[in-house]
Amino acid sequence: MKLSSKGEYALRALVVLGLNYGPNVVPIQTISEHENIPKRFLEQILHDMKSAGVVESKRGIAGGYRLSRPPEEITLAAVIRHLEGALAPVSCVSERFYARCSCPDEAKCGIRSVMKEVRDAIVKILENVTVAEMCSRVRKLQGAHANPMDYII
Amino acid sequence: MKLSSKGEYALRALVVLGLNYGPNVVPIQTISEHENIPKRFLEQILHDMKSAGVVESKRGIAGGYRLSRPPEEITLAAVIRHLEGALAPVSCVSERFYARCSCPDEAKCGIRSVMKEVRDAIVKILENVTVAEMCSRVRKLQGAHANPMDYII
DNA sequence: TTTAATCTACATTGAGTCAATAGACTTTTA
DNA sequence: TAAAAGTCTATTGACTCAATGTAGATTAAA
Repeated sequence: MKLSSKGEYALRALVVLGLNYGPNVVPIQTISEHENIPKRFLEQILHDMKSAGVVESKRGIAGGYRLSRPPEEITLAAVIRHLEGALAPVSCVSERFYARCSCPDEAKCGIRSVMKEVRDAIVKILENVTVAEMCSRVRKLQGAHANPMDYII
Repeated sequence: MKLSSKGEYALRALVVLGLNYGPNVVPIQTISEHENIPKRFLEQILHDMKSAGVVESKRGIAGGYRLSRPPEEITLAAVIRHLEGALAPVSCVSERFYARCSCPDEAKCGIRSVMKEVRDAIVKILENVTVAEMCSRVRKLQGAHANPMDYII
C-alpha cells in the first residue's frame, strides 16, 4: 500500500476542505497554493473524488469544491481505495481487489498468511481514521501558535 | 508498501530454500519450476539477494543457491527493504528511506501522523516474521496430507 | 450582456518503472 | 573437455505516473 503523489495530494486537499467544512466552496487555486499542489493535477484529483461522491463542486466565478458529507463520515480507507485501489500489500490477500497470484497453491502459501496480517493492520487503521480526525490532529499540531490564515477562510 | 512481483518471487524462493535448509544447494531451475517463477527473472532476484548477504551460491554443474544464514535470522523486513526499498506508505515517514514530501510543513501534517501509525504497524509485523516462521506456517498449512515432494529434496 | 474566474472533459506527453528476455561469459565436475 | 549450472550487463516492450495542453461550459459580478 504505497501512496502515490495523487493519493497524497488528495488527502491533503481533503484536510483543507475539512478544515473549511461548511456551506462555502473552496476554489482549486486556493488549495493548490496553500498545499503546494500542481493546479492542473489537482483538478483531475478533485474531479475523481467527485465521481466517488466524496466532494461536490460549484462551477462559475465563485466556484470551488466542498465535502459532500460531514468529515466524520469520510474514512481514509474509502478515499484511498477509490483513488489507488487495494490497501493490501499483495493482490491475492485483498478483500475488494482480489486477484490470483502465480503461486502453485494459495491455500498453502506461507507468504499469504503473513500478508493477510499486514493487510488487516493497515485496514484497521485506515478504516478508523476519518477526515475529521485528521483535521483535529492538524489543529492540535498547530497548537497555541496557530495562524488563523492557515485555515484559509 | 506494495509488494512487486520481484518481491513476491523472492519470498517464495526463500521459503523453498528455508524448507531445504542445510549444506546442499537448490538449483534455480528447481525453484523456478516448483514455484512457477520465470527462470531468468529468478536468476536476477537470487543474485540480488546474494549481494544482500541473504543467500549464497555454488557454481558449476551441481550448483544452486542456499540460505547463507539460518532461516530464523532472516526477517521479511530486511529482505523487502533490500529488494523494494521503504516499508512506509509515504517516504516522508520512512525511517531508512526518508525523503521530504511537498507539503508546506511536515511538523503540522495530519496525514503524516496517520501514516506513521501505518508504518509502525507494518514494520512491527515484518520485523518479527522470519523465513523460519514462514516455513513453519507452510508445514502447518500442508498439515497431515503433506506431500514429501512438496519439499523438493 | 460582457467578462473573467472557475470547473469539466478528454487527449497527450515525457519520464520512469516493471517484468521479462537476450546473449555472452565463467565456473565446476562428471 | 563437454555439459550443466550460475554470472553479468544490456535491452526491450508494456505499462503507469505525474503533469501539461487544449477546448469548452458555467456562473457571478461589473
